[in-house]
Amino acid sequence: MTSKLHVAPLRRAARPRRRKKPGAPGVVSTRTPLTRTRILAAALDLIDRDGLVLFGVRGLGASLGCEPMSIYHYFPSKAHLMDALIDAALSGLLADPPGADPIDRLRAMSHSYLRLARRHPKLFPLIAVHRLNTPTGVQVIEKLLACVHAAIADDKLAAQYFRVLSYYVTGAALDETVGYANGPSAAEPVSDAYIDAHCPRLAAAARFHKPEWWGSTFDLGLETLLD
Amino acid sequence: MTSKLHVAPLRRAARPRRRKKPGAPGVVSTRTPLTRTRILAAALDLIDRDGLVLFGVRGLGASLGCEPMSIYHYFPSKAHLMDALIDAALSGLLADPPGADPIDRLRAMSHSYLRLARRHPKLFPLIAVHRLNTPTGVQVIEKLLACVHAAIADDKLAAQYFRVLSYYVTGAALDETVGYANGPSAAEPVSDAYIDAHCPRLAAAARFHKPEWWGSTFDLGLETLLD
DNA sequence: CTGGGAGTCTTACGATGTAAGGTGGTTGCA
DNA sequence: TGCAACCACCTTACATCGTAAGACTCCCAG
Repeated sequence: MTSKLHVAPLRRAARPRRRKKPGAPGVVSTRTPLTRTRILAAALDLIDRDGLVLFGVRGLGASLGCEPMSIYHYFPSKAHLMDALIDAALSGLLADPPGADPIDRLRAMSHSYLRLARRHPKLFPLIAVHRLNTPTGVQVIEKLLACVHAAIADDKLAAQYFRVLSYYVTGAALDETVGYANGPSAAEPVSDAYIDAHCPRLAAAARFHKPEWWGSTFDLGLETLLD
Repeated sequence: MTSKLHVAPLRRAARPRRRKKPGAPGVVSTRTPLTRTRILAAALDLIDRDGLVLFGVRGLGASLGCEPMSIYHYFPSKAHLMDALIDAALSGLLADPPGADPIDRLRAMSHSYLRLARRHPKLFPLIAVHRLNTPTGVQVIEKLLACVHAAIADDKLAAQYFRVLSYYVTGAALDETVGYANGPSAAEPVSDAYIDAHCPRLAAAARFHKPEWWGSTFDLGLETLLD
């Protein structure tokens, strides 16, 4: 389409070679070797700290002490890296929930999902949008589904109530994470003054929408759904 | 930080001037003037067709028959444009729901929110992540809250049940939109073969997770929450 | 000694959002 | 009528992004 018109190769004048001295006997290589897990850990740290929008392969490389392209030896693309990141974050959900009563187990799993969201609020919107479409994710779903089935024998109703529960839990987790630890998501958020002036109901309800109420609100809906 | 080393200005050889002839008397300008609403309509079309990731100011300019930068005369940034887009999409929710019973009205509003998501599946994930943090958005919330309050006199319970309901509805809408009209969201989605082999419960439930069941599943949870 | 692969780095490309300023047509005021 | 101010739109350029292509440096097996 648009032809490239670069004429001169724009070569840097005299690139400085700062390679590690090959000899240096007795000195153990100070360079920690790159691995998938090390990359993932650094990526999660970076996202927890700076958020998704500032996260990129260049920053990740810098935090790992390597060049950006080295990451591509372990992940074919940034999207694959993100998949693996989500998968790693979800792996904490595989621990067997306590208790024998299926309802108790469902409650425990719902809470641990919410805890995951709270632990990684900057990452969670990505998890919510990707759904649980990773190897670990489907295992989590399988586990949840088994619990629901233990509570409701019917195949159809179990499948449907599983969905209902997961709608609720992801909705709640998303609502808690976006705009809270993330800061306002809109470029120009609605001001409190506007709300006070035009939305009496919302202004009155505002105090019950503060973080200290989130837990009891979540439980209120959860218990309603768990019958 | 990183200094720019471009030496030659890389100027294009001889830019072709294809300006509209200034004289051309009697000919009404064929150029449709740019407006905020025209830009928003074109943007929504583009996103509905091609999705969020392919959407950019260059493509939008092309579809409007103008240069990309002209858009910035009407919106200070792409993020502001997106805010306005979400706001416009939400404006359909302001229509007064039918019926007098507050529960009926809540049901109707929940359904119209879900319909909005289904009408713009590619845009919806953005709406979910931005929450309703736009002028129209808070009006919608105010309306919903008023309905809940009409059903539950108590301030605290109304605020909490409002949240519970909105958790559920956004969760459901998000689940329907991501990975459906959007295609799989992961770079390497889990294969059906893997699920068949390792997730018996999920494989058994799969037929109830098809689109034709979504409506009844949504209603099942909605009725549970509406008491 | 000599391949050959594994791991890392270099360079460069096309894409994006947008800052900065130019331009041409219209309008208000002298 | 003249002219300045303004509006709408365009041009150019730049920083930043993900990543393709390939070069370099090891280490180890033959």
